[in-house]
This record gives sequence, C-alpha cells and structure tokens, in this order.
Amino acid sequence: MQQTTEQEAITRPVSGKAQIRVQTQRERILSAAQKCFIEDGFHAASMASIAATAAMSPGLIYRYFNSKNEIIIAIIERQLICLRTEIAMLDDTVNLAERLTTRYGNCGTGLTPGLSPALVLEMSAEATRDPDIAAAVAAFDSTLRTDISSWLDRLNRGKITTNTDSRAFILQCLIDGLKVRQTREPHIDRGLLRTALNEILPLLTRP
Amino acid sequence: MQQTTEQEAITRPVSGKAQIRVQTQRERILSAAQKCFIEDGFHAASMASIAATAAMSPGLIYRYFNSKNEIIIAIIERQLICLRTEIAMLDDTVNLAERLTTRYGNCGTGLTPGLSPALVLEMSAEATRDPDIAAAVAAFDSTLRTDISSWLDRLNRGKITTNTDSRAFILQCLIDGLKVRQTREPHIDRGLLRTALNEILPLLTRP
DNA sequence: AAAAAGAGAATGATCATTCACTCTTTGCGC
DNA sequence: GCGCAAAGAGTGAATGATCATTCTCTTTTT
Repeated sequence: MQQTTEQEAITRPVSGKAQIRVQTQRERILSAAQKCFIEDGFHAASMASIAATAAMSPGLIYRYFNSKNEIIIAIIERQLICLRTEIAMLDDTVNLAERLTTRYGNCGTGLTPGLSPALVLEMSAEATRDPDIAAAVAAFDSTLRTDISSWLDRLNRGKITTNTDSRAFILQCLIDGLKVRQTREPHIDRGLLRTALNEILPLLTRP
Repeated sequence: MQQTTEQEAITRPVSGKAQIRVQTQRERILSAAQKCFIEDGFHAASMASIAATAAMSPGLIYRYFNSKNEIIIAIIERQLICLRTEIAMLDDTVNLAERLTTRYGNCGTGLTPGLSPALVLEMSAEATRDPDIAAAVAAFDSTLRTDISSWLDRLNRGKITTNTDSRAFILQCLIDGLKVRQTREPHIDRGLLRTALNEILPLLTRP
C-alpha cells in the first residue's frame, strides 16, 4: 500500500474554473482531516468522520484523494511547511524567546489552524514505520537545520563563530522539545517558560 | 470505555505459585505488545499480532488483561519508568553528555528492550486525547522535573544557584528533543552530537 | 444532452472481544 | 504413592462492530 508508484488523484488538465474547484475541495477535505487527526490521531480517525466534518459524502473524498494515506501524507507536508514558516520568521535574538513563549500556547489543541504539536509527534513516530513519511521528514529536517545554521551565521556576521552546526542542532532539539512539552503541559507557567528561554537562547546565539 | 471504574483483571487471591505464573504471563504479553506497538503503533497493532508474537492464542490475552487499552496503559507506564530510570542514573556533569550520546542510538528501533523513542512520542500525542494517559503522563512529568531540579541542586551544592527550576525545564526540553531527533535521524553523526552536548550541558549545569 | 460532481448504500476486510470447548494441573480421600 | 474430579489454563473459531473503499444512482453544471 505504501510502496505503490505515485499517481495523482486528478490527472486530466481542466479549465481554470474546474481547477479552482478541485483546489478548494481538496483544501476543504484537508482542513477537516486535520481537525479529525488532531482529535483522534491518524489511524483512529475515520474517513466517515472526516467526510462528516467536511460536510460531504465519504465517496466524494475519493474524487480528490486516492486513499486515506494520501491525505495523511498531505497533512504531514502541511505541518512541515507550517513548522518551517515558524522557523523562517526568526529574525533577531531578542524576539526569539518572546516569540516561542507566545507561540507555545495558542496552537495547542487544534483550535487554531496551522501547526499541531500532537500531529508533529505522531508524524515523527510514524516516520519510523512508513518509509514515505520518513523520506519526507528527513528531507525536511536537513533543510531546516541548514536554515537555522545560516540564521545563526547571519546573526553573528563579522564575528568568528565556531560551531554553528552543533548550535543549530541544539536549537532544533530545543524547539522539538518545546513541542513535546506543549502536548504534555499546555498550560505551563508562562513566567517559567519565558525565564528559561531568556536564559538559554542568548547562550546559543551570541558568543 | 476509558472512563470505566478501575477493575483488576485477576482479582482472586491465589497461591504464590499461581501468582508467579500470572506475573510471567503478563510480562510475556507486555513484551510482545511493546514489540508490536513499536513496529505498528498503538492503534495499528492488532491483538492477533500481539498474540502471535507472544506465541499464545488471542483469547488467552484476555485472561490477563481486560482490554487492549489496558495493555496500552501498562506499556506507557513501563516507558515512563524506563525514562525515569534513565534520568535517575545521572550523577555528574562529565558523564551526562557522554551518556546521552551513547544512549542515543542503541534503543532506536526496538531491538533493545526498554525505552522506545517512537512510543514516547506516540504516548505524548495520545495524552492530548485520552484523559487517563494524560493523567499518568502529567503526574510523571512533574516528579521528573523535580528529580532534575534536585539533581541540579546537588551538583551545585554550596554555590548559589539562581534558577534551577528554569534550567530543569530546559534540560527536560532538551532530553525530549533528543528523543524526537532519535526517531528522525537515528544515524546522526556522533561527533556532532557529542560536540553539541558538550557545548550546551556545562552551561546548564555549572554557573 | 453530455459530463462532471455528489450522495450514500453496499462490499469486503479487519479487528477487538467472547464463547464453547479441550488440555493440564492440582488437591484429596484412600 | 494413586486415581480422580474439579478448577485453571489455553485454544481458536464465531460475533458483531467498524472501517476504507467502491459502485450505482441522482443532481448540478456546461
């Protein structure tokens, strides 16, 4: 099931208007799927519930996606894009601690669209089993690390920076760890969080 | 299903010999279940495959556990104990980086018994859905943080340590992050890992 | 009217759990 | 020690529910 050759759900090239409909419907399905996946997990969520959430019939979903697995992959790619966007918004050191603190709570339980910590974790676990997911995640991770590394380089332009690679690694671990903590203690004391980040981040970005 | 009142699978008090058998069998089932859960995930693993792995009939499992969910909870408690043991073995700073580096690879794919990063992640994700799991994990997390905090206090005995709480938090994030990274890049360059840890850990434990 | 979009019941597979049954161990009067 | 009944351990097929996917039919658009 996972090793079949890639095959698009909708192949025929159609007029612009139809194209837009296809995009819209796919979007609607993915949005519903994300909600269901956050609530029940990738495997426990049923196609029927996704269909109900999207307010369409189960059969219709298969006009836009070939299988549930294809939807899962699409959701994962979405999550990765969200994650990268979150990282890409980093600009200077002072903001980082504050931004991570703010970000911590407001995307916890799936109330907001976008990144879901629970999905990121499930995705990582699933990567150890599904080679497709593993490939997607691995490719993403290496570019992300490069992003962080070059951001660190940019920060310390001019000064000699010894170990941006290992610092990028630590930073990546820290961000992942914050995602885990977000699922476990969604209502953590913000003061502690802010203090902790303000204590560690300068050490990683400055000297 | 998850809110039913606690009820032990085997209530009758029996002779010591029978007790031992019950323990042995439960152990056998849990060991098989862990293998299956690591391979397929909590929900995708079937009772049939667990039974096959444990070399017993599916029906027999229900003599020792009331439901699959009960097995999942037992596995999670096991993983938490493993995690705590891992943390409890910390003693001095120098060993920590080395120990984390060593630990990184050798419990990855479930070849070794004990802690499985994939399960820890799946467990955290599941905690956002199942209140029983959430409770178990939350209780565990707070004691773990205390453990780390008091370890930091012990390390810096005598010296004035300003913020052991926030440092314990960062350390916990870092450890969680390493677990995530373990699932995503099981074969990471050990040199990088060691360098990174040796750079960050002294900053967290010393001053 | 032809084509595309949609609905929703039918299909076949899978799965957790149970049940009726067999095999094994155990306690016990002799 | 010895046979024997009863309890415990174990089996694996049956059950009923659920689920992904498909198929046939209806509605809408072009």
